[in-house]
Amino acid sequence: MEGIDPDSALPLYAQVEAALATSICDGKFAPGSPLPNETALIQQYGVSRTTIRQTIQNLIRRGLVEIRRGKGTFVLEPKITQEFTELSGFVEDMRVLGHRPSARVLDRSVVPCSETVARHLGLATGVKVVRIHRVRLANDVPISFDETYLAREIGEKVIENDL
Amino acid sequence: MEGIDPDSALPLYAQVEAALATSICDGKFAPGSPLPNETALIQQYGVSRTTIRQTIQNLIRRGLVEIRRGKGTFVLEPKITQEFTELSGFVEDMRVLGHRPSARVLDRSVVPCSETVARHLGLATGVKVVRIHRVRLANDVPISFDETYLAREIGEKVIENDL
DNA sequence: GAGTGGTCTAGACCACTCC
DNA sequence: GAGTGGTCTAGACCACTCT
Repeated sequence: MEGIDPDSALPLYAQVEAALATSICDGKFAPGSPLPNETALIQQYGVSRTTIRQTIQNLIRRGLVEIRRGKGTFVLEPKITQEFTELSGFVEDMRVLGHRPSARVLDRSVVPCSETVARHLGLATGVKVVRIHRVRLANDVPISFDETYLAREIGEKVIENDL
Repeated sequence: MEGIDPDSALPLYAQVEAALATSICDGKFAPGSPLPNETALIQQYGVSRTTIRQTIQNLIRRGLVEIRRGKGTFVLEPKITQEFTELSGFVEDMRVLGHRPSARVLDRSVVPCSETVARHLGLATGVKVVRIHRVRLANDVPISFDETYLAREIGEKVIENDL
């Protein structure tokens, strides 16, 4: 049934999800147009309604489709940001892989920014910025070390909100 | 059954969700402690497993609990503490503030790691790691510059999964 | 009314974690 | 092994939207 393998290590809903996501990204289902309805997907992929519904929920979470009550499930406009937010979503990435994500802040301080940082933040070199050092963990195992520079007014707002 | 009304306009999962959320906020289930398991909740509220599982999924989406595989479902620290430690998600932060988050990857390369990075990732100095440079934006305005170091095998997995 | 998704049940078998 | 959640099925009835 349409490239679905019941013996795959991947759950059925993930296989259908990948198939539909691919079709959407390929443009087989254009933005604004409806996905096939649940009954059609059930038959097309040979899985149960529960499985199809889990697939759809995941596509919604990924921002690829939305449901309109009583009307159907529709493909959303691609967000230019999406491909990158996926990468930046450490939390989501880890959860997808079945890990428990967390993070530890090692340091927060105000420092003059380097030329590189200045260029990318649209500041002058040497302007004070907030620097945060952080370790991200999955199941308490350190995965990444992270240095973040924030423009100062925003960084301070973040720190405030934190308290 | 514990204040659940099958004839309510509210779906059962929403009623159970409200009950559990209340217990969590009241401190009846303290942060770090486990929720009753699915079987117990099924009996306590007199609903099916599907319903309980939908309830839990919603609590997860609300950031109140997390599931640890094979162990159980645990109450998380209240959100404010969480912002910077648990859920350091830029994406979530910005959405809370009503901004449209995105990110731009400037560079991805494999480099020998510094002593600092090595220490935090539990590696030897000089081991090859994946370095990612990224600018994060809110409403297309650059907010932060970001340098991330990933242990190599994981970094490459991330790059693959990126599709 | 016909078509859509929303909610719900009662089962089943599997994978992971801890002992 | 026992206990946890993860996946999946095959049904059922309901609420919404459009015509």
